[in-house]
Amino acid sequence: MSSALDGPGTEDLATDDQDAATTESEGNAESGGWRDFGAPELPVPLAAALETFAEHGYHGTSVREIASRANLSVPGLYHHYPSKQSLLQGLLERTMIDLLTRSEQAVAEAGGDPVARFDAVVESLLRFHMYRQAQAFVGSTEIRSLDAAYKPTYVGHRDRQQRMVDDIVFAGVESGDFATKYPKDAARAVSTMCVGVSTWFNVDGPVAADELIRRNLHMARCLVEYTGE
Amino acid sequence: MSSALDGPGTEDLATDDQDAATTESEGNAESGGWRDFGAPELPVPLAAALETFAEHGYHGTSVREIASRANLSVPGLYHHYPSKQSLLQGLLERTMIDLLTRSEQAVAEAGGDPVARFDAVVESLLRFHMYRQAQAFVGSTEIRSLDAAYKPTYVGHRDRQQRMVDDIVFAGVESGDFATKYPKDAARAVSTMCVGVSTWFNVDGPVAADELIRRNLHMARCLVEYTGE
DNA sequence: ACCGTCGCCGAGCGATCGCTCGGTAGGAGC
DNA sequence: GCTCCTACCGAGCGATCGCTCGGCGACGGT
Repeated sequence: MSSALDGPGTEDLATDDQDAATTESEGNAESGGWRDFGAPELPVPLAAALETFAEHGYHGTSVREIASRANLSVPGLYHHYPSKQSLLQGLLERTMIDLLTRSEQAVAEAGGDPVARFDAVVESLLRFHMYRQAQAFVGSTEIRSLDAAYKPTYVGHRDRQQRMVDDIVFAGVESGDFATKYPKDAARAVSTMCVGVSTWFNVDGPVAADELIRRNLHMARCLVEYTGE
Repeated sequence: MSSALDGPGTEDLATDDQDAATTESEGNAESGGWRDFGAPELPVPLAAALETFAEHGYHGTSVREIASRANLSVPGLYHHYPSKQSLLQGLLERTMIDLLTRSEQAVAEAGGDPVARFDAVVESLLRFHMYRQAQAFVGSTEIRSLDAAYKPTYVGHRDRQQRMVDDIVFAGVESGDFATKYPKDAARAVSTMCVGVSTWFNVDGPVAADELIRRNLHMARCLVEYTGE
């Protein structure tokens, strides 16, 4: 069960890295850029892997299917990525970096007010799980398919994200803005709610994205028992 | 990709059904029984399937591994269940029936008061996702691995469960006990929070199960903006 | 004594899996 | 003109997949 996945090239994620996006930069470094979501612009093989992983899961997907969706032969696919596992890792690493960058930028922009900082993380989490729905979904469901060697790194990223929320909620309690008696549990509930968005959100649904963000932001404030408004 | 799973025997879940539990009855029909969780007492093959599905996912699990964990040969396993898919369906069907039975019982016992009914569903959901953690986890993560023929049935069960929560939240808003302006979204958030418990709960964790139930129940009330207390 | 059913298994079938070998076409460098 | 490198592919390797065939011993009925 373990020897099948850890072939050669478990450490280097991809053979190429230079031809990532075509039109838009992935990193979105400008101020306020954490709200901007264009087309994902992943390298074609990763986009193909994302589609099938989201549909059938990692183990339910064959490299032949990924190759086919990427308009590539199987050896053609292996020319760019050394293994199926590396596709998953490349995908999740990009996802996590993007999420962390955006939410850290959002919080940094928010300044020092605990409530503003809280609103910022929550909004960034919500937006990400709506506009990068598939990535976020795979990122939260395929952790167990990760190679044992990489999993700790990825879980570390997730923990860092969660700690951001924890710290902000704690700060809000300290400042008296939040009245919850269980900051840690509330922070986890907020994260769970935001992550959950990726499982049910529908872009073509009856409620607009911005409206859903408003509502869920309000509910997040309820969870930490915001004392204002 | 589709022809691999739909072999013979996709409709009948199991060859045997009579030797389910050894000591305890699964259904727990007595009054207040919805709070009682003994050992799961699944038939050995289903228990084996549950373990491996929870660990590696449906497609990441081989029938050989299930058979081995059930102390059975592969043909021995197939004597009881006609296919790997039938193991998943048997597992999820039992899980869903158990969950629905318990939560309906909880609500029925709660009487007519919307708040009492709300507390009842939420507590039953929380307990189930803590004490039947693995079942609940597989039940929420392996829907996509379900045969297309059975999936609608299962999704129907899930919808019925969700509608229970929806209706109760609506009733609470109607009666003035809950102040939320978005009952549907709040109900979904409550469900998401409860289901999420199965992904992080640890029986041996620092906080006791009953205490976690108390806290999450409180947070659920916050989500619907309970006007009392 | 004989038969049938039940619970089970060793061996192995065809299909599919992740991955690789040995190429080829085309362009850049000199 | 020759060499190298990049970007690919047809064919196929060994392993593993879900599943089945044919058979075995124990036991209950008659």
